[in-house]
Amino acid sequence: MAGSCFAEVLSEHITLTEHEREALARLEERNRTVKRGSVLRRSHDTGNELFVLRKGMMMTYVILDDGARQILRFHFPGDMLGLSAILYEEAPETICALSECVVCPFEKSGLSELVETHPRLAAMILVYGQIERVALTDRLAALGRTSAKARVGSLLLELRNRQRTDDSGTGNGFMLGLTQEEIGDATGLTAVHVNRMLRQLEEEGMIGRDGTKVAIRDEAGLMAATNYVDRYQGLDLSWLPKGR
Amino acid sequence: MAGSCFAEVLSEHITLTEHEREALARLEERNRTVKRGSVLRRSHDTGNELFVLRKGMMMTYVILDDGARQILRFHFPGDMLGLSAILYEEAPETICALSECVVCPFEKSGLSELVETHPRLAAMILVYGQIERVALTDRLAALGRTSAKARVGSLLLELRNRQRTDDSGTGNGFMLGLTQEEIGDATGLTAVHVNRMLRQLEEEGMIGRDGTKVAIRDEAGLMAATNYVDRYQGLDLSWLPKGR
DNA sequence: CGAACTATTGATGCGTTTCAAGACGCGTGG
DNA sequence: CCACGCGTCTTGAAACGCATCAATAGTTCG
Repeated sequence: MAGSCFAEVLSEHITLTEHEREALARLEERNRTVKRGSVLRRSHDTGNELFVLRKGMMMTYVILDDGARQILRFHFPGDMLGLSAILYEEAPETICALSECVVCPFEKSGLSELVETHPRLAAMILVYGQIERVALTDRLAALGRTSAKARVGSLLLELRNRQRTDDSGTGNGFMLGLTQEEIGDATGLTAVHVNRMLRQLEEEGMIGRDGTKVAIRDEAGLMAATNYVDRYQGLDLSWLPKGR
Repeated sequence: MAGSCFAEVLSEHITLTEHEREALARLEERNRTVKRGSVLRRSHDTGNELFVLRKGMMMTYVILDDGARQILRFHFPGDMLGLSAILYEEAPETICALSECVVCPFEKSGLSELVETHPRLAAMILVYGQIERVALTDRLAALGRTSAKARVGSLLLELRNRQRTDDSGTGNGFMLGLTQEEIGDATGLTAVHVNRMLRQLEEEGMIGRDGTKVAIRDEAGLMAATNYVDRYQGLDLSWLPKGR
């Protein structure tokens, strides 16, 4: 319960100082549990809080005028949520829990203090913002220029990688925890067509399915067919300032 | 020639201190001119430099395996370019000039120093990254869930706003400086269909066209039809740390 | 055990792509 | 100065991918 989730994620890339660990732990002092389906922040709310996701899976989406939903991003433990909302008077996106989740809320002022006293942590938040930005451009390219099958396939790869469920080899698969409608709202398709694409991927031997579990059967083939790149890999952070 | 372009953009939101202005000016000491069509950084290059765009219009795009191009973002004077490339060993995107441009290249270490000595500027870079991120999610929602006509319309609104050409009232229009193929590669459409959508928008009285010039004739109507929001407006930056 | 959500499958329709051909503009070299 | 070539714009006809509509079966949860 003591350690910071965000710190754990950062530790995969840099060695944190004791001071930095303490500062991050302060952001996660408070805990809040949210149930599947409940909304952490609704679009057009005035969002004053930030969150670190400690446990579970969440998503952010927007609802357009005609009622259509576009899921923008999925979130996993260690992610910082709601950064975009503190820029604006009104939050641009809705944040919603896809499973039983635990989040740690903190104030805008907490971020401000962190930036002032720990430049390297400020740089790391900047870096994670850029990683998300690049991941978004990947999905933009997928929606703009790839087929329905490729979009569904790349989403499966992304979810598997971000969940850190190691199903390589054994092929026993992972729980994706999404309905086909949610996959559709993330990939710009209808639930019906998502269903057909999943069946096709299965018939081609790319994936296996068993109830709500999915297994990547031909990872190399799927990656080639979908242009998927794991943007959390291959980072070069040698230019960061020194830690305090 | 003295002032920093980036500083000018930031000044619209916060009052910079003398120290901050100097630090920003140092980033823009060197100038480089690039011709229309030439590439500033190619995807998979090792990108060590960052840039501030001083003059002209640029774009970033990716080319997929099948040769299709997706334009991710358009850039205007005062934008910081190439942030995403310094995270990775290989640049994820190609940056290319759409007109005669002037850019100011600087090293990764320059960013690092800036973050260390000027926390508020670090926060502002973070903020601008988030603005871009939100603008990308708007385009993601457009590609995933809106019609071809709406995508083209919202792109026209975005280009008009970011160019800061004030064609309101007079209706004499602005140069958009893009071919229909480029509009298509940004909106996930073919050049042929972009042409048809432009004609339809014209027939409906939403826009006017004269050669390569475009005028927004019914701004309210277009905005309603396209879900467009200017993400550079309505910022609340009261939580920022104090300047040094 | 029933209600509500989720998955599955088929038939039909629409929006966008693809293919094709011609017109217009623009810079270049003869 | 004109002729040529190339890129861009424009328009039509046909094909295709995905959406829509509809109906049934399966699953989850109170």
